[in-house]
Amino acid sequence: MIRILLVDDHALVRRGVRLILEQEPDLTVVGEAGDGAEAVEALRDLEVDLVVLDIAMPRMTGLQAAREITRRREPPRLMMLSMHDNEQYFFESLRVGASGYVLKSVADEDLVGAVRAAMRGEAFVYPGAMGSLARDYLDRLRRGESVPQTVLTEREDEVLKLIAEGRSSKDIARDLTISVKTVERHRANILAKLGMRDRTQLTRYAIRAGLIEP
Amino acid sequence: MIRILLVDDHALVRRGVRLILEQEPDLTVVGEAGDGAEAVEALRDLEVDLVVLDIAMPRMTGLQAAREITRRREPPRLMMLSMHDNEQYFFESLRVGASGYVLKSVADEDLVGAVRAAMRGEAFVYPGAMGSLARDYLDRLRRGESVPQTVLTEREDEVLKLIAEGRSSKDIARDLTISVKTVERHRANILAKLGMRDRTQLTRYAIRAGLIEP
DNA sequence: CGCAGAATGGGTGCTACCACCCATCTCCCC
DNA sequence: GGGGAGATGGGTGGTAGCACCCATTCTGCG
Repeated sequence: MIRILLVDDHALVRRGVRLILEQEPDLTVVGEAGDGAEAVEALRDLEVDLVVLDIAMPRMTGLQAAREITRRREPPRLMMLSMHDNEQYFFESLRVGASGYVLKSVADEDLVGAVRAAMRGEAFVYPGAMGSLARDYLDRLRRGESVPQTVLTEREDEVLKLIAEGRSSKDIARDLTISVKTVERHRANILAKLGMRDRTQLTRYAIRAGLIEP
Repeated sequence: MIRILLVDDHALVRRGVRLILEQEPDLTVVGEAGDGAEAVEALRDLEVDLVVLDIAMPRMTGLQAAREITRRREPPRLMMLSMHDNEQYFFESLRVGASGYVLKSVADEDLVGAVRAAMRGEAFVYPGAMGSLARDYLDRLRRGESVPQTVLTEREDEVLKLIAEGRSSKDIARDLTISVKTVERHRANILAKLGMRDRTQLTRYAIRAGLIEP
């Protein structure tokens, strides 16, 4: 019997996924959570084999929750549920230790298949997604484009978050009690690392990365 | 027997909603569509009492499809399904003649209730949404803030989309074959209408509004 | 007809953003 | 002990973003 914790901010989606999963005799949903924080909370009281985690959620996002969860002693397996066929999310999911990455556009039998594959320990992407995602990945490798393992430093993440929230450099400098110049230095480094040109792109990136909410 | 057409781009969501609805003996889902165009297509061959329409979809959005559908001779009732507790969408939905507006964060019994209410002809919003949406609405009225029936014009939407994508004014001007000054004029108007200060906020807004992907 | 709103475009000026250059200090690791 | 990486800060300069001012044209509507 595979015990599952279901995490999605939309009750309707949660309910639907639950109905789909529970049509299988060997799958049981032992809990639900409406955001990342609730999920982490729920794991303290529940014995869970697999957490099905929506990526885009308010407060603590799925990716943040995933980082939290994998820090536990015997972490359950993680399966990320995503709206988007998006490389950024995909790689980020692998980075945080997810076993699977499934698009919400998959059919229900594929979801069940994905759950079983995740439990067998097969790291995988839903094939439909695999197409464009893996293609991209391989393309970049071939072009020597240095796949974005170039993660930002903690400080840079912090600054990025504030920039993406629309705060000005002066504002951020005051907040972090550093000089405007240093904020600009960080911003320049972030832009360079991510290969971007301005704040709006950083905003979108921060949203994708789960640093801020849209 | 209430015959329902289900329109959502995510098969998983579609499947879940279908399971929820079909637990009721008097509700039957007679068709599914993955986007607005498919929905319009499907309506040509099906007798349908109610269309449950997701708002954010690729190609033709739910709102566009709704406009299309209400142009028919005997249009079915419309119920909009939305991810976001967002005034913009809500008012727009009313404008296109939807009978209901339900957030995906509602519980399943509420969805069923919403379907029944829509069929009884009660124009309504799911109460939970009603709370913050109507509260906002009334608050603004009270403050004399001219409620955002001041939706953006088509041209402004177009410019907003490009700004939010990180394009520069010069770039946008070239694209639309208008002067940089006019782009800046539009930007200023958009910022004023939405009560925002800079491009990063516009980016987040555009993502919330479904104009662009993160 | 006249009026309102939308779209167009011009001018002026401040400031933030962003791209380059430079340096110092600390911490960690070989 | 030396070297690399990260955080800090400074200078200089171009340009885009944004806030004000202004006007013209066209369209739909009472």
